[in-house]
This record gives sequence, structure tokens and C-alpha cells, in this order.
Amino acid sequence: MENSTGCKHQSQLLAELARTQELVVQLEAHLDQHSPIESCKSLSSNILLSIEKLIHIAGLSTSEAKQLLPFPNTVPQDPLLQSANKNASAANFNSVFHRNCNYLSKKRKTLPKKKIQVRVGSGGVAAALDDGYSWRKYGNKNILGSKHSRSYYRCRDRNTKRCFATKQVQRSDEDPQAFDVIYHGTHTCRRGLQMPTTTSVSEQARRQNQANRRLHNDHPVQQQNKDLLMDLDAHESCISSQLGSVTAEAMLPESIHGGYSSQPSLPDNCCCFGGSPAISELIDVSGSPTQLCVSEAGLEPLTSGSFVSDSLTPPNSAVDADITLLELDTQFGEFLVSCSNLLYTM
DNA sequence: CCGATTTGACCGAG
DNA sequence: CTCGGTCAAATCGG
Repeated sequence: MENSTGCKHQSQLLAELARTQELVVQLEAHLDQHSPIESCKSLSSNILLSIEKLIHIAGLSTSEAKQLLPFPNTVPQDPLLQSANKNASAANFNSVFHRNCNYLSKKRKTLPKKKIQVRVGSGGVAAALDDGYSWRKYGNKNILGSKHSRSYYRCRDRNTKRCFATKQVQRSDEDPQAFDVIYHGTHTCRRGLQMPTTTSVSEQARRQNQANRRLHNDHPVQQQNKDLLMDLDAHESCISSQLGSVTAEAMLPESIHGGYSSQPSLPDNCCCFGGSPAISELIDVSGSPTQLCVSEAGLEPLTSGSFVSDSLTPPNSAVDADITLLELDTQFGEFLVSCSNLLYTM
């Protein structure tokens, strides 16, 4: 890449990143002060615009990096990757690239991975595990020393959109009600963020409740001879939008309030809303855990160590606003750190 | 018939 | 050699 062009793009990226960071700081301040939701929405819109700009700028400057990619058409949408691609020498880039998306390796032991533990609530495993993304199971393996087999999933858009995100789901040995979910890579597709265009959130919740009733009453277990995980396919926790390296899509408001998936293979109840509370522990394998509650309101940060029982009543409307603010606070707190990291990296 | 899942074989890092 | 991860043919089910 021509140096002058590269410098220009880099300075543009830096400026836009700084602007995004500033917006996030402002949003955090609003959240701290419990400002009106309209203010937060306005700020989040500006943040989204900045992110789109970042992606665009980064996209302009990745021609060199693209040549290094194993798949020429695979342009990671992750701005972290794109900015890294632009600046890195071939050697550095390889390091960064393999750290972020080790597409080719069959062995993924050294991949950065995010592990969460999802506990089954009264809404069933489906509600607890739904992350809005669409997964396809490609393998199942008995793991030495584990009571339960591990299931391997990959994004359904692997071929169509070159999305190489994968995950592993395994029932916990200690707690049969808990599932360990390990995510590898980040989604370059945007499937999981497809939102209903004409259906309101409340309508979605109503439909899910209906679907849940159908599932539990009208159509009692039809696949008893199948492993439970089979039923879980494509019903992941909406938490996954928080996982992996921070991407623009992970910051979209949709993902904050829970992913929504409209793929035809999923039943109506695959949306996060309306599911009964379940508890998840979000663990960055290389970092400290964040505890989250998957509730009707989406993700609710919790204090360490407290699991909510199945009998917990869903949050009422009076506390929904606070929960939403907490979600935003958590999300953008992480985003802020990522912005700082990006600036530092550059 | 077609798409999704199952499952045994294969690959490769440790 | 072991075992986790992936592939792909066989099978299932709508």
C-alpha cells in the first residue's frame, strides 16, 4: 500500500476512533446519570455512524491485507482486524490475523476463545441459549474425562458469507442444568442481528410465549430419543453478541437488547425476549468473568457468584429501565476498553 | 427431495 | 500415540 494513502487512512481511522471513544464516554456519563433514553438513543446512533465510518475507512485501506488472507473474498468486518491489517507488516499481520481468526487451522486450541456457562431456566434451554445466531452442527465428540459429549457448531453462513465463527456446547459435569459454551472467532455475517422490521418487541415476546406454550403443552416432546443438544441447535444465548473481539455489529443496539433471528429453520421462540431467566457466566478465557442474567429484558449484569433460581420472577416493568441501563453500561464499558485498545494498537 | 443431523474416519498438534 | 477438532457419507425428517 502506498505510504501516503496508508497514513491518510490511519489518521482518518484514529480521528474517527477518538470520536467514537468520546461518544461512548458521553453515553457512559448519560447512563451514570440515568439520563432520558432519548439522549442515549441519539448518542448510540452517532456511535453507529462512527462505526460505519470506521468500517468504511478501514475497508478502503485493506487491499494489501486482503492479499494476505487465505480467502480473497473474506474481508473481516471486524474493524479491529481491518485496522490491524492495514498497519501490520506481513509478519505482524500474520500474528494479528491468526490471533483473531485462525480460519485454516483444524486445531483451535490456541485460538482466542470466549467461554460462557449457560444455566437452564424454566423457559427451557432454548431460551437460555439463544444468541440469535444461526448455527449448524457439524460434529459431536465424546471428550475424555467428561460425562457428556461435546457438540460442535459452525455458523450457517460459513459458505455464503464466509463467516467462520464456531462454537462448542457441552453439558457441565458438575451441574447438569448448566452448559458450557465456547465461542471461537467472531461473526462476519450479520445474520444474528436481523431484527423484525414490522413486529414490535412486545409482539415478539407475545409470540414467543405462545410458542413456548405450544412447545410445552400442545406438542410434548417429539424427539425424546435425541440428545438434548439437538434441540438446542440455533437456540443460543443472546449473550454471544458480546463475545469474541469487539466488532461493530456487537455494538449495535439490537445486540444489546438481545439477538433476533429470523431464519426459517428456527421456531418462533428462538428470540431472546420472553424467555425465562437464566444465568450465564461470561468468561473471557484470558480475562475476568462477567456475570450476566439472561432475562426478559436481555442481559443483566450480576454481582459475583449469585445464580438466580428457576423460580425467580421475571423483572417487572418498573425495573426494566434500570436493567436496560445496566446492559448499556456493561456493553459500552467493554466497548470503551476496546476503543482504547484500538487506539493503543495503532 | 432437500436440508439438517449423526457418526465414524481422518488430520494434526502435543 | 493420544485425543480434540473437522470432514463427509449416511441417515433422518419435514
